[in-house]
Amino acid sequence: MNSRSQPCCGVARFLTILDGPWATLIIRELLNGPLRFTELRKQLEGVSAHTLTHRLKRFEENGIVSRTAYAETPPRVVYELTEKGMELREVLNAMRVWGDSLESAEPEKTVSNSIESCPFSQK
Amino acid sequence: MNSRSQPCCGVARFLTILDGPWATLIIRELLNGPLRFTELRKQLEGVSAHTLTHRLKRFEENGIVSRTAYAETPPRVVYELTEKGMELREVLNAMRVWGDSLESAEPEKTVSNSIESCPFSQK
DNA sequence: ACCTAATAGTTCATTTTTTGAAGTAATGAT
DNA sequence: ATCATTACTTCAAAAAATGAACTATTAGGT
Repeated sequence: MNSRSQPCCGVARFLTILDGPWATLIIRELLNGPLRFTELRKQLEGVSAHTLTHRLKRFEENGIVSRTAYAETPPRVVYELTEKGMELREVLNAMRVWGDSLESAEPEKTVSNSIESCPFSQK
Repeated sequence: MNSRSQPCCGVARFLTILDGPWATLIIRELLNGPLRFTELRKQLEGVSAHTLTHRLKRFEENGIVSRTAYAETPPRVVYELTEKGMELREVLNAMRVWGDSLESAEPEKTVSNSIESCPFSQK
């Protein structure tokens, strides 16, 4: 997309870090608490290991996710949002509010308002 | 990514519509008012016509942008956010707040807090 | 001792996207 | 008649994502 240096616009900065498929959904999952690599894969049906690895690496480099590896066999690696990462909750909440508001317009079917409707706690 | 049907999670819905490079930045530009195709291209340095066309088509299909073509020569086509599209301002604001908050951590240089720092008005 | 299972990746070939450059139709101005 | 302008479309090349297979390590079962 743009160039190498950090963009000056906050929106663009956000987009630089949370770019690409699955990025934001990974954050959504981690907002519910730390997860292992495999747990993330299971919850995000369809992510390839490759993409997941890349996203997590970028998140780590940007200080929004921490990675803790336990020297066990089989290995155990736990990913967790940092404070900076936790602050993304507000952004995801805004997305959720907007996304949920679309339902009313679609006549097809009112989406179930089950507890599962959005898989991260609002506060 | 996932399947064809609308995702039940608001976050995922948002991401389905605002997916891919430039998508959110296009909205950012349109939050300042209607723009022609060429004006968008000029302001988003680096978008290809191809990508811009595709994004705008998707936005139109999802009712967040309206397209008005004037039968002139050379043609004039104006893109404008619908009410639904305007409501994205809150999401972009949340992104901007988060993105701007990153500066403090980076010791390199305090980013100029010029009027241009984020190219859409906050309210 | 041997075999199996499990985790967190990596590697690689295939498919999908994005890019960048070039082309197109229409017509008012020069 | 030629040129310029706009909003695209088309096409080849580059970049990214996917899906499947593979790897190192070692605890546990037989």
